[in-house]
Amino acid sequence: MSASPVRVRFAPSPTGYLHVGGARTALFNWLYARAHGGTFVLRIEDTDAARNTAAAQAAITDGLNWLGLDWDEGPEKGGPHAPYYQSQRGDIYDAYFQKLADAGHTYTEDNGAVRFRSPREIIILPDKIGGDIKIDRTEEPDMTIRRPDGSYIFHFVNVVDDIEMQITHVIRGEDHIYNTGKHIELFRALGAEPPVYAHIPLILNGDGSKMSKRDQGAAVGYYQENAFLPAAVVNYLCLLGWSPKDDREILAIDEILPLFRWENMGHSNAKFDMEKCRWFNAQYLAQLDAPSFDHLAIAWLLRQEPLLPGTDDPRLVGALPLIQPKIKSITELAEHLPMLFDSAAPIADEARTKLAAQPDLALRLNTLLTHLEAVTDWTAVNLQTAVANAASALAIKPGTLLFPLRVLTTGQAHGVDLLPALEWLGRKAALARLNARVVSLTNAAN
RNA sequence: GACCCUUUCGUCUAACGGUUAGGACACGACCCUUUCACGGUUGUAAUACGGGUUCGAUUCCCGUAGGGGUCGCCA
Repeated sequence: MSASPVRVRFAPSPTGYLHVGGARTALFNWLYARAHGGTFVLRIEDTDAARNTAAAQAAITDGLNWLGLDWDEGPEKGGPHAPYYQSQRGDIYDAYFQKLADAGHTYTEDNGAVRFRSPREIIILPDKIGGDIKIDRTEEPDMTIRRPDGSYIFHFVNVVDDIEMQITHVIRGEDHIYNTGKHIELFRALGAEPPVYAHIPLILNGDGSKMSKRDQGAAVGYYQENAFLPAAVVNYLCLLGWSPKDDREILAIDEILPLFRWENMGHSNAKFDMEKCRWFNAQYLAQLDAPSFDHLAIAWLLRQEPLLPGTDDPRLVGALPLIQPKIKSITELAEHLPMLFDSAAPIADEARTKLAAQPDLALRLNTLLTHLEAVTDWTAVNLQTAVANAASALAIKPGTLLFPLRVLTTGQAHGVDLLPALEWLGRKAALARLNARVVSLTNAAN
C-alpha cells in the first residue's frame, strides 16, 4: 500500500484572536501529521482585506508557537507551495477560476458577481468521525465564488489551495460540514479528488453557549498572559474530544501520538471546564524543576503593574520554592508574595476570626514567643523544637500553636509551609512581626 | 422553521450485546500531618424518554424530547 504522504493544514483567518477551539483544531491537525510522518501546513486565509489585522496574525503564530505546534510549511517558514497567504495568491486563483469558467461551471450576475453552477446532487460525505453524512444540495442556491470587485470567496480559494498544496486530510470543526458539501462540488468540477474529511465536535462554554471573546479562556492569549504551562493546556485540550480509552489523563505528547486515531475521537461537543484546566496546570507546575519554575514566575512577575511585593527583592528566589507546591497557576503568586514580603500586611478577617476562637490566646502567645526568642540558630528544625517545647509547657498539642504562629507572622489563615517560611524570613524579621502583632492583638482584646 | 450532528454522574470521559456502569475535575467526610497544603481512603452523583430486536440493551434499530451546528457577495 503506497498511500500518499499525509499533508494537513490549519487555515485560520486573521480577524481576531486565536480561539481555543481553533487551537484544538490546529492541535489535532498537528497530531495527525506527526503521528503519520506527514506535513503540517499553516495557511493564512486573509482574503477579506477589510477585516484582517497584523495583530490578529501575530496572535495566531505566537499562540501556535507557544503551544509548541510547529508547522512545516507556512508563514516565516516558506515551503514548496509559497506564498502561504491567500492575499498573495491571486494569480493562482485567477488560473483556476478561468479553468472553471471555461468548463462552463460558472455564470455572472448582473452586478458582476460570479456564481458556481451547482450540480444539485445529494452528497454523501464519508467523514472519519461522523461516518457517512448526507448533505442534500438539490435545493441549495448556487454559491458565489467571486465578488464584483474580482476578489474571491472563501469556498473557492480554500478548495484551490487544498488542491495546490496537495492536502490529503481536512480536519476542521463540525461547523464546516455544510461548507464541505460545497467544497466537494468544487473539487469535482476542478477534476480533483476531494481530501479525506474529519469534522471534529466543538468546544462550548459551561452553559452550552459558543465561546466568544469575552469568555474567560476563549483566547489562547489568556493562557499565555497568565503563564499557564503550554504542555498542560495541550494535554487538557487533547482530552476534549479525544480519549486514550483508558483511565490515564496526564499524558505526554509522545504518549498521545500513537493513540491519536479516528476511533479514539469523541462525537459530541465538549464544555470547557476552566477548573479542570487549572488542575492540569497544577500537575505540570508541580513537576517543574526549580530553575524552570523561577524563570516562569519571574517572567510573569515582571509583567505585572504595579509590581507585586518582593518582585525586586533579592530574597525572591529563596521564596519561590516555598510557593511552587502550593499553587495551581503562576497568577497565585499574587496571593502569596504579600504575606511573605509585606511585614505590615493587615491580618485577614478569616484568620482573625479563627484566631479569636482560641482559648487562653494571650498566655499561649506569650509562651510561644518566649520559646521562639530563645532560638538562636533560626532553622525550621529548631523552630519545630521550640514550638514543641512551648506546647509542652502549656500542656497542649504542638499543632495548636502553629495556626496562631501562622497568622501572627503572615497575617493569613492559608499559605506556604510555615516553619521553612520562617527560616527563610530570618530570626529578626520573624520575631519583629510576631511581637508587633501580639501587641496589637493584646491591645485590641483589652 | 428546514436540514445535519449529538445525548453515560454538574463537567470531561471509559465500558467485544452480559460490569456492583469505571476513572478524572468539582463538592463532602475521614486518615495522614506540628500549621497551610499535597497525598491516601471514601461518599453524594449518570446510561434523556418511549417503543422495538435479543435469553439479555449504556451498547443495535425506530420515534420523541433536549443540546449543538448550518442555512452570506464572512471565514
